[in-house]
Amino acid sequence: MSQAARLLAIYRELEAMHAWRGWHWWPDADPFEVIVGSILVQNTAWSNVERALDRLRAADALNPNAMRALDDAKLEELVRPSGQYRQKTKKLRAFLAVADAHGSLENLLALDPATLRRTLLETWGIGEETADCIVVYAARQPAFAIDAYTRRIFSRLGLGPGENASYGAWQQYFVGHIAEDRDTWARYHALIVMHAKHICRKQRPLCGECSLAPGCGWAGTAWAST
DNA sequence: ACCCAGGGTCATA
DNA sequence: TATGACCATGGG
Repeated sequence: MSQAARLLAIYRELEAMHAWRGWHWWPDADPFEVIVGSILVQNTAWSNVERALDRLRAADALNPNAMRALDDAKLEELVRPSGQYRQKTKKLRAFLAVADAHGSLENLLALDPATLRRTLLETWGIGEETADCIVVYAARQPAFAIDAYTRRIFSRLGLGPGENASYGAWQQYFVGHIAEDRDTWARYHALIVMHAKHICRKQRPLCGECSLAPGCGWAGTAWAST
């Protein structure tokens, strides 16, 4: 099977297995909430991010104007459960400043994807993964986000350019084998994360529930190494 | 009492 | 280019 066919088969399998598990992602979420979430989740468990988002929502601070109006101490307090709260407060401020510089969040997100990505990368606190997440989930433009789970899972399957290859190399691997389509790219990354959160954590060298390990109820041809 | 989480920045060589 | 320290809370 070609690389492209294999990647597509894995996608189909993930899609099937998570159809009944339920979709836990942001496809219809508010863009600003997606952006805040993608900054807060940096090297952090999503459960902690949810606490921070709940507190921001309760304080009516999940929109650019309200968040900008908060002083640092208040914003830090709301964001604290997500960890690294001083850093993340600074990152949120940096993002708000960029949105401001473009007139509004809507204007910023309306930039063409390449310009948006470049602009985001120039923003303090936003790196490649966060930028791609914002492009695909907030601006809803094509971008394939690569995260630690993607590297781990596909490396274990014997696919991809190697676990510690560069971000760009991993991104090229997927982009080169999967036709450009915003929804497909968006869903693929989301499915990888949803799958990995359940079964492919660092401390579990073998996946406990898929065909990488014995006794998997989710076995399918796409996961087989041959 | 560890280890880890849907990264990113900065200093150093 | 590539490694390492640092950020920091909450769950396993």
